[in-house]
Amino acid sequence: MQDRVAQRRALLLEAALEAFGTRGFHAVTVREICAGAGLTERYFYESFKSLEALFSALYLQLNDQLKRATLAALIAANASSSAWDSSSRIDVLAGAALRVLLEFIRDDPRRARVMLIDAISISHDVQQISGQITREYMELTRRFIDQLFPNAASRGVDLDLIASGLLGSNIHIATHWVREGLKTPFDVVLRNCLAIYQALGAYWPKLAASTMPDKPTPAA
Amino acid sequence: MQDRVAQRRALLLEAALEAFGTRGFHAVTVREICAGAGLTERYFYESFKSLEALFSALYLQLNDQLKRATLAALIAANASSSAWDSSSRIDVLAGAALRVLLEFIRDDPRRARVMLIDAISISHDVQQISGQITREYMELTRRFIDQLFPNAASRGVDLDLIASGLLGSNIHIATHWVREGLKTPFDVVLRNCLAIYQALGAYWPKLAASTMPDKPTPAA
DNA sequence: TTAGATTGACAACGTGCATTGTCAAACATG
DNA sequence: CATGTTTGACAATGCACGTTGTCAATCTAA
Repeated sequence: MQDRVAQRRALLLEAALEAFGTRGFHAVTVREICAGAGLTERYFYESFKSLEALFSALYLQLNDQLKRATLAALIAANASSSAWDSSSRIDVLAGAALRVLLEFIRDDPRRARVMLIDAISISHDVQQISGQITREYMELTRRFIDQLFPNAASRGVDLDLIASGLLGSNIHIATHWVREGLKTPFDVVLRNCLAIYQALGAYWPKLAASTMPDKPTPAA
Repeated sequence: MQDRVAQRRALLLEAALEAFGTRGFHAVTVREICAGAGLTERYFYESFKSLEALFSALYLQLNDQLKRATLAALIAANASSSAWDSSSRIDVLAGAALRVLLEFIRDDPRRARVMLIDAISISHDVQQISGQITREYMELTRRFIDQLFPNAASRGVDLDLIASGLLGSNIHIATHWVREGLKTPFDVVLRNCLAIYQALGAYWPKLAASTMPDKPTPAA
């Protein structure tokens, strides 16, 4: 029966989240996954070719969940703010997306280990996937700031780099948050993540329109 | 002779930078390190207890180099700008530190793999070290922005979080830069890294003094 | 009930690696 | 020169894991 196969696959994915999300990819073996899932090794190879394949599947699954939730929140937020000024739209849109991300991590911190730490340091295959997904989020961010400030892409401002930086700030803050055991209150984390977007949003017009330092402060 | 031991240790560290920096920690074996160093396995254990110990030593070495260069650049930059306004001091100090970081990566991109990617995903021991070093850089950044804007730590602004975000933006931009083969010009990368600092610097007074959104834009 | 498929526990095999050991050649030093 | 130390190449051991195979127990369907 195919339902049985799918059910076992789901069990394996759950065990994978537990194992990879707590001990990290490289500390996990096939036997451990099977023990955690309450299955024997045979059923591992029934659904996955290797540990890497299992990790990839888990990673893609988590990412799909996050992406769906983010896009849903974004269109909902966008519907309720389409006529406001830029500053408010940053608050609403970036706030909505950041809230989804932080809730996703807070609700199950094992996801952070899988998505934010391990995914970028495993084999070439997984890094390809991770790179592709990162590029998707960068594209989302890039489009986001591009739409808010259409005149931004000038005078040495590189939207990809800014988007990469914003993404990195979110990732690092979230990772650090989890590492510290989520002891910082959720709203404080969200507020400060958002503050970076707000700061760039406020600074953007000045940045794009007027002086950008052409000699980037040679050191010493 | 102890010089001989130290020399072999240096050879091993160099081979480690090549191996870890190009293929990543988990794809590397003791034998490969020894082959790369032109030594036999015996001399590996003469200087290091395990691959992890070698990695830790390499990581600490690289970090020491970067830290020294950064501090030197900072005091040099600080000496030449002690009386200017806040905005210019951001440009000079953050610009100097960022320049050092980006040069360090550009001059040898293998360092990025070791310091920015692998160091956070290996065993617990290495993660302890990595966490400690991250905390040091966060403290540096935190002191940096704290000194520039003493009134900032108010109204829900968490300097640790902002520092973490800035650090994350640098790390992510640098990592992405290396992944893309350093094809983006150095000055463009530097300018845009710096822009995030400048944006926060410009936004800070407003942020700390006046309205910070107390309800963080509930989504949907 | 009975034949065929499915399951579960676990043994078996092969592999790749860390780690230690062997031994002869090269070397330094009295 | 002679002796003890250092070096280099590589074999030997042991372990942990991935992967496949065995076999009896259980379940399913006529």
